[in-house]
Amino acid sequence: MTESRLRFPPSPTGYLHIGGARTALYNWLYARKTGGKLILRIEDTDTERSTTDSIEGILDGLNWLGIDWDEGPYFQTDFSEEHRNAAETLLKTGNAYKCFCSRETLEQKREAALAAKESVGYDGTCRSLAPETVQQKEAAGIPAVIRFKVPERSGKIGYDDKVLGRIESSYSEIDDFVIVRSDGNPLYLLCNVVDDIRDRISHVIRGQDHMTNTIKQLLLYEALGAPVPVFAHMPLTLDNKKAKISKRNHGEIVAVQFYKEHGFIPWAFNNYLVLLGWSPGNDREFFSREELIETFSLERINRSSSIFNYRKDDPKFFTDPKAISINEHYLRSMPISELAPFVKERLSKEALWDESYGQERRQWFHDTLELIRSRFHTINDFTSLGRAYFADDYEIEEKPLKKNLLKYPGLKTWLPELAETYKAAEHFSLEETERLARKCAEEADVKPGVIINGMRTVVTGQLAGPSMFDILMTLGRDTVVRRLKKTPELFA
RNA sequence: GUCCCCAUCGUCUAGUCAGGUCCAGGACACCGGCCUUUCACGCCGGCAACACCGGUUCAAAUCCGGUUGGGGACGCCA
Repeated sequence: MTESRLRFPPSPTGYLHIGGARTALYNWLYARKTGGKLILRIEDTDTERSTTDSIEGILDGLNWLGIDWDEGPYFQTDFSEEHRNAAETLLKTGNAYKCFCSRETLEQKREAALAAKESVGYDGTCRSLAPETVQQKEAAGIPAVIRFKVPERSGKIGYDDKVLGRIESSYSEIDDFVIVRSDGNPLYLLCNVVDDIRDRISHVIRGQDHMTNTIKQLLLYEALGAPVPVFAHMPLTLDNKKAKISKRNHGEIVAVQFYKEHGFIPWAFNNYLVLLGWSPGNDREFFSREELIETFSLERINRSSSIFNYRKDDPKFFTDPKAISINEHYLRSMPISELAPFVKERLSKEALWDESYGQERRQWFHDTLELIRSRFHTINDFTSLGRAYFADDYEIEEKPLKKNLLKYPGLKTWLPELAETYKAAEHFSLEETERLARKCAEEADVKPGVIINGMRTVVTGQLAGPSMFDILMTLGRDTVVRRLKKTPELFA
């Protein structure tokens, strides 16, 4: 058996969005599972809309996700000659013809058909033009496109889809489609097939929105005398209003880049993405890279479309809650040594990284991450909610300030006093700091919670967090004393 | 309008091909409880679905037909 060859062919007309990422992921998984190759091919034949920024964005997105490829990136425009030759061949073999209908005429006919609620396909005006007529029109300089001549056959053409099963369509339903523009540039339907033939693609995994293209391309494979690859059409991802997700309508929320910037762990995002339209057949939801490659299969891809369940302007979830929960799962269960690099990157970006965290304070760094990670949602939370563990410029949040500090004016003096006590204490241990804090509460004649929560507010700026005395140990005596002494400033 | 695909909790889904073990299981979200000086984590519990109508069958979420609903395609975009 020959090796499987897959491809991911994005068009560089925008950033990589979750639909594209999921397609790339499925192709990648199948290639890796079967020991095959994944080819990255940039389909840039739409020169009007293609941009180099998009290419970079797509590559960057794939790299971030960890989706690697074995060949490419190839650029479709580098093979224009080949595409034109293929069109020429089709013309010669009688599988294609020149069409002189103007855009305006076509547009009018289409609109008229739509208005009359009739079928909107090409009417075949130029399908059987006499050779002389063609010559005359060419001589007159009338621009022409090249259309594929769909064979006049009865019956149906079809293929066995790995996801959907047998898919068929009547020949009579297929319009003569354009394969070369009037400016001589070949179009997607043709280029895509020519490239897939050249790249010896064995499996085409793409969205269900390509189903009608597949039928047309089947004809192209036949006319070009090439073997047809295996097709697998995956379900589309819709928004919660059941509209196809698109860059244009949904903006950055559907961009892979958005998740990178918002502190997702790349693998967690892949794990979320793969579950949108595929399941292993049991209750399992978390997979390591190797486990997913092992478990993944085309046959278990769902037939029905799934919904990317984000609510715009949801105060609680900035994207699909399921995606966040999967990220949280990885955040709190992955080995600290694997989490650390992600946090390091984020801290570095905010100029909070200290080289010692990777050297003599490495253990401290890891212990701290262990202490605080259970209540975080993303990597970004380490520099926002968790800022007080790495810097002094953390923000004192409004809510705890009012509720746990300003409400008890006595704290203005109690906390600095406790700071002195801590400074003078023989041991700055878990037990001792707690004992002294409780003693402080006793002397002030308040509940220990008042002292503890007040301290939490001053020392971390947060309403909630890990056990107070664990925090104290993590921060260290000097920092704690310094911060507690500044308590009066917060009453100003 | 034509063609194609799809249809289980709010969402992601298991179960459908080989009908009975499914008055439908898991996860997220939500609600309640336990734990806890706080908040999370964790644990326990709860809410919540087979779109509808017929047919086949001793038996249908599962097979068949229809209806409805949703989506996609119909471009000199990819």
